[in-house]
Amino acid sequence: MGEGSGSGTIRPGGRTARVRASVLRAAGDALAERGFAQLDLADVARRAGVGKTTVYRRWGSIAALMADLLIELAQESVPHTETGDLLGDLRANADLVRRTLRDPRQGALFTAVIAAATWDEPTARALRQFYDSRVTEWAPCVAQAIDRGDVPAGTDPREVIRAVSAPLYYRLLTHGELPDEAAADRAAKAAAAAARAGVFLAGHTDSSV
Amino acid sequence: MGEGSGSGTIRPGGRTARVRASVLRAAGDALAERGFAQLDLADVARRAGVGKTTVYRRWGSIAALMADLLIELAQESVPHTETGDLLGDLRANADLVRRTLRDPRQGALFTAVIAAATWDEPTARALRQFYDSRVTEWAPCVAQAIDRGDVPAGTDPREVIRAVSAPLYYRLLTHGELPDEAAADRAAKAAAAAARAGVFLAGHTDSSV
DNA sequence: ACAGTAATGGTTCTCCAGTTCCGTTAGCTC
DNA sequence: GAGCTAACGGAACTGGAGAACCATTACTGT
Repeated sequence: MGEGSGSGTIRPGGRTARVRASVLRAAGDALAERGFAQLDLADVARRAGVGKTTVYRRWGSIAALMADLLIELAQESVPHTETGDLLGDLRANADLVRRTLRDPRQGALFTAVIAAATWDEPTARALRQFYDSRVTEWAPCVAQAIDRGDVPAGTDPREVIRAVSAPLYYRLLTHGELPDEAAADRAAKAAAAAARAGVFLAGHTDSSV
Repeated sequence: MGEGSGSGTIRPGGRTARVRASVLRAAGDALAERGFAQLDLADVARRAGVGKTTVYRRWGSIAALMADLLIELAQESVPHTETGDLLGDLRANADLVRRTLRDPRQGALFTAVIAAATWDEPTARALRQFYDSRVTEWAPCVAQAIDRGDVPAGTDPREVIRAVSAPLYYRLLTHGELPDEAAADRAAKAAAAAARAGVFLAGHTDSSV
């Protein structure tokens, strides 16, 4: 019988990692400089000093490249302090989102990934995974607010965190407006007010507010 | 000197209107059946029974075609009843958004237009215009709530309406989830709670909630 | 150190989205 | 209802994105 069953050793080290890193950096540069619409894999390969064959083989599409760029970004977890105050924590979260979306490179990346995710399923998965991990990082501060009795028991922490991001992304995507401090502040306050009013109680759809 | 300055008569009637209508219908069909990524102008032209030259000349790009499709949709204003109750009105609004996004044709159109708007400025303008008119249609119900003293004076009605849509679009775009009744209900309640708490007071950024 | 083989890279080729060209059709004006 | 020309349509053309091919490079395990 055949030994080793055909699957050779994987080689993520050395050159492969170097190629991946330089392609991702080049892709980020190209995205920031020329924008999503003008992205072309051959140009990325040229900037990265890498054969375009390699880029086509390993990523295959702009969408996949964007997704990989997002995964790379997701590695660097942004630690956050907890203030012991729901509104303070949500403000910190809103401010993180605001700064992320306003950052030229990251902002362009997020709009590009969201756009690509509307037609490319792997990219959509990467995007979901990114937000799920972000939400998981931030949910504890809502859980603590529940423990303090600041927010009704049974509130879904994840839903509260998502409520903070929603208006900021919505404005960016539908109106092209980068969120400013006031918008971030409103987003945090609105989420806090809704959470305190019991809007995010899990399970049942209550008629009362 | 040249007389008439070169601008001939415009001919929007008859054939031109017919061509536009059939191309838009075909584009909507193609979008619903094959999805945004597989859209191609030649196929749209074939479906419409129209020369592809015509489609390229009059629209020139998928993005422009999507924008035109949205403008067409914006014509049919959806009249809405006013219940005399803020939450009721916001629920009606949330439900309109929910039904729009769940409708196969309209939902696909909106995600396509939002994606295209991230790189195509004319499409972005069409999108902004669409939402501005929708928001303008719905803002009065918030104004009435202010008059009734249901919501603090100085609240920005448009901001409240936008707050209803935000979480529904956010979920769709970042998680690929079509909004259900529960989500629409939460969106309406969250916006109402935040509005009543004075989160959408125009002008100043207040530290208190 | 050395064999074995992932993985890369240059080149060439293919194919089709988008353009150009020009003849034809049919609104608009008088 | 006749002429003018805006707008359409078929066909041929083209440029460049992406695939195919195979030689070359350099990780990995022994």
